[in-house]
Amino acid sequence: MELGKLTIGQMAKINAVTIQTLRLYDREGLLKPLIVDENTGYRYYHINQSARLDMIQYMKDYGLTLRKIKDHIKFKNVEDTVEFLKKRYVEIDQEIQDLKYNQKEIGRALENYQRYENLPKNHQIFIEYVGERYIFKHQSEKNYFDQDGYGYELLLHELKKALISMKLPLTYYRNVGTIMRKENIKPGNLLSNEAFVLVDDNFRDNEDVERIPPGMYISMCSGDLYEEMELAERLIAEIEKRDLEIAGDYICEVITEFPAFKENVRDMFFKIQIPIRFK
Amino acid sequence: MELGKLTIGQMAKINAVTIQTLRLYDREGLLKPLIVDENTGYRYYHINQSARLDMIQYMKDYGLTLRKIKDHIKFKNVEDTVEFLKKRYVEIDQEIQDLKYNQKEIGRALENYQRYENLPKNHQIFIEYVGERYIFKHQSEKNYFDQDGYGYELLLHELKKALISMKLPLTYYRNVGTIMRKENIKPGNLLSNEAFVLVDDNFRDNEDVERIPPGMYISMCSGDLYEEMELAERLIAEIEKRDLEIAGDYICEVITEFPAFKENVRDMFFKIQIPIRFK
DNA sequence: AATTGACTCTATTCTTGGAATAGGTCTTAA
DNA sequence: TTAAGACCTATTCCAAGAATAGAGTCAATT
Repeated sequence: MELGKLTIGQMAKINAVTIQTLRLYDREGLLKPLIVDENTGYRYYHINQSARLDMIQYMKDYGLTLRKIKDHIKFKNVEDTVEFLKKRYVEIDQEIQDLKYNQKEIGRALENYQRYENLPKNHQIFIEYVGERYIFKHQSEKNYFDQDGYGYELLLHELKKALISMKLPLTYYRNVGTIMRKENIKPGNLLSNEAFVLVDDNFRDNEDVERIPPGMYISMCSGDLYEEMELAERLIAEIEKRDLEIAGDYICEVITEFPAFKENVRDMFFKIQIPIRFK
Repeated sequence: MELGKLTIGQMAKINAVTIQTLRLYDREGLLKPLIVDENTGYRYYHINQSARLDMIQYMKDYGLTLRKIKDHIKFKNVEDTVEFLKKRYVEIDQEIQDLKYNQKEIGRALENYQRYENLPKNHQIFIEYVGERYIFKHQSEKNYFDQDGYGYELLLHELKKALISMKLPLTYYRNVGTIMRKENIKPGNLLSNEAFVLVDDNFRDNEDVERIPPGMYISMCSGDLYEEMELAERLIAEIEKRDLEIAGDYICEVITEFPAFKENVRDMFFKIQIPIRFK
């Protein structure tokens, strides 16, 4: 083995890369063989070219693209190199932040599934305490109970656009709901035209964010949005029956969506609730 | 706009995706339009299919591939979905670890450049204190001073293979060096056949790891490996001249490589040093 | 009814960093 | 001389679209 004139196979073996990789680097101008036989096209490398190969490996480990590595090669002084590496260091910081954010989103989804599993599924009415919540709300022009089945989708998309325009994270969209003001809770004539998302501490200052006070609620769950109105009526009737008083706005809150299970319809599990006061 | 029969353009606009994306999802079986006109091939979507699109967006945000999202769609129960998401959560943990490791490597490179900038460049001899170090060493059969210029490359590649076989991180390869035992420091007949990498705390238990005690060194830097032998002789002469005593093994340590600057040769800056005792 | 402009269709190419393949040429040892 | 093994170029594939070309379709206006 002549160290000053290695074939591509020898060079590849010594440096633990594949032959294809060396050919790629040649094509891309990252590492040209020292000699190319004009007649046969055979590539011959010098052992000292291993240094360049080492460098490419390092840079790849830093997560740089071949194109950027190629740019980097052109630098002829330490300052540029150092600046280049520092820039990449900061970029990685950002990538880590993004990943953590994604993790948080997954955590939120898992939490929702957990809540789903702990709630009664069969239209059972129950009373619960709910702590304070903050919602970012959006008001539509139409009563979504009135519309022929698309009302909910329309309201949701209006809300989504509002979310985007306010630069709120889209992940809030996972915990969406509608609200019916106390004065509109009239049996036989329900009216609701506001949708909301639950927000956490970071966004409480927004002018469209409203605080929902903590309190006791009478609640009920379902998986079929088309029966919401009927269930709401049933809940109101139950309040009368139990001799309770309505203490605030009606809320319909999506616990979780199962968009994976049904292809062409929004498959969700939601909870409706009305705050109550004991007479 | 008929919400039950949206054209691809309307559907795209409502959901803030591009038309190409919808066509792709159709081809890949992620979301088929509700109706396809047999004559014209026109796709028509139902507004309720937005839910599926939302789900795909979420999953993409989690860093999942379309293929995996498609697999996920097939799940028909919450348990599988939850398990799937948890798995991805753990994967992201790993990705974050990898990124942090890469950051650490960049930090190491930057540190090396910093050391480079603080060292005298013009063959100046200086005396310094160096703390304890740990090295993973590899012994070759040949004296690398003897060989016709390739000795260093060969030794390095043997070391690299040893590193890999011992499963040590390759990043150590950035801080490489050679060692000449005290008994072999004979002017006019230098002998060195050991290379090493500096290792940190994690790998001190290895049987090939040796401790280099702290102490005073007489040192000198250079950027041309071919003059190492000559510089070593000069350093030894200086010890005589200053009436000092050699207190241990000679070390040649690479401070940093500049593989980017020269294409076909290992361009590096190194420091040679001999531990000394004052008589 | 015809025109026009906007929309949609399929098909192809491009991006990254190689891996894999086919079909042909070269080198080297027996 | 022959055969194995190494090498060559060229092409295709992966993922998730973006961008393009060229052709067909829809809906509103004249």
